[in-house]
Amino acid sequence: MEQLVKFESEFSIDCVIFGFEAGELKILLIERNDEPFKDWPALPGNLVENDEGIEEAAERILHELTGLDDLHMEQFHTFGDVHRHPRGRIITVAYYALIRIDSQKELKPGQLAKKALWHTVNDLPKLAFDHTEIFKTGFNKLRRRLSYQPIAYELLPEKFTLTQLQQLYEAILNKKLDKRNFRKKMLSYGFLKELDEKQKNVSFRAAKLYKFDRRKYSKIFQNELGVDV
Amino acid sequence: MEQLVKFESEFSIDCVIFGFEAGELKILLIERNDEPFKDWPALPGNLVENDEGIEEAAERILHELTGLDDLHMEQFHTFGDVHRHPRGRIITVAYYALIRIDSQKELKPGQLAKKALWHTVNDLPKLAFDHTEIFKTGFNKLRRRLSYQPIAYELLPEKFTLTQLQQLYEAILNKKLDKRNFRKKMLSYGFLKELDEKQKNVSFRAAKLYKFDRRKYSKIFQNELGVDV
DNA sequence: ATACACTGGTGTAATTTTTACACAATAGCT
DNA sequence: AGCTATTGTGTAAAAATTACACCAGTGTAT
Repeated sequence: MEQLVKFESEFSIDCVIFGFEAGELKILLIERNDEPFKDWPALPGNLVENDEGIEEAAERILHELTGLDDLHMEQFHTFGDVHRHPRGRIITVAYYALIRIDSQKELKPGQLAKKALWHTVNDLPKLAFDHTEIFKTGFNKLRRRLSYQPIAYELLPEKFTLTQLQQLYEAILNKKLDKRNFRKKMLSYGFLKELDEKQKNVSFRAAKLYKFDRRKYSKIFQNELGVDV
Repeated sequence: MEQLVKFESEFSIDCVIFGFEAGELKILLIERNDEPFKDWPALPGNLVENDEGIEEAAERILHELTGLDDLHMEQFHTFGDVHRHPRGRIITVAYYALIRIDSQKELKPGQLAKKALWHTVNDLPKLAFDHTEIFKTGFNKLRRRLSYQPIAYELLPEKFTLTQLQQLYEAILNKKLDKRNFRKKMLSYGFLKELDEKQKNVSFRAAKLYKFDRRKYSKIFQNELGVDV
């Protein structure tokens, strides 16, 4: 029976949950309750049930952790080194998820196994297991995908300013971009819809709000490189 | 014990093994010996042992299948739908491998579970399980990576002509490229070394041979986008 | 009300990259 | 010697990318 339990827990999902707030890119970390790595910060994750597909499992686990559904989740790598976990080989499929921190549906940390905190990606502590490596791999994938997938709009509120969009790009790519060139380029794609609305409650000139037009986006990019990516 | 065996076989590795021959991109398929999908063509693959990391397992399995070592292998996706395998949920980590078909060390089909055949990627039969989907996903990843990783040189013989290189790009990208522009671009990177040697045994003007200079390549691209990709 | 602080919004010129395109040179074969 | 097949080469136009600076609005403090 002990043997059986061991095999049941061979698989897990770990999530790098990205959020964007106050001009900074952040990820969600939990603090571990149990050994090994008790009290260490770690990526949220959980075991996969035996009768569950991994996509389902990823959605379930993320829901349990954040109370949110319908997030953009994407698998980016599977880690299965014999030594990555002290208890023996545990294979983990890593996903990243993108969430709007200022979402109406607030994140409910009470639903998390242990307290959860947002950490700026530029200043992460050492993480349990090989989670630092998992994070780095995920962050690099995110970076790459930024240029060919509409990732940014999952991290921003529905209505956003071009400055916010630019800050997000800068945070992900970790470099400064030129304001005029950035705007010219983004608008030239033709999938940003300018709204008749401006920022509220700011103590300076309010910026125009835009939203991402998914419909136009797919029309423009449907024949880019086959159907699936 | 029956239970135990069931858990032991939950994981597998499937490989999309690309090769390039006679101007065509091909993959290696086996024909299945057993039910389910007896006699169907399938991607070569095998179960992962319990005390084995997945990278190790991938190398071992590929070695058993082809007799080759030190191939460029890369994980590209993990498939774990409950219904992908009639026997229940079997998670498979998919890798692609790139091999030189005209390698000195010949492929030994005798070492394969069942006869193995090269198939042009443009004309594949229906494959067992979800292997068609796995292949497509892998092919798309290969395509993407072609533009930022020196993949092509793993598929060509050590010494190759620019025409061969172009044909390979055309096969992977599935489109015609302009000869002059292609050459200009490739040479501009500065990591192709022109040899003092020409093609032999051709009934037309022999082309210069080049080789890929891995040393220069890493020098040029080391600081492209962080260290790991 | 005026000045200040702060962010929003805009255009142009130079440079680089990408694209389109055609023909002479070479080697084997007859 | 002439035929055939493939190699190898340059230039001009178009498109994309880069670099760069100042006025316009809006709220706040005086």
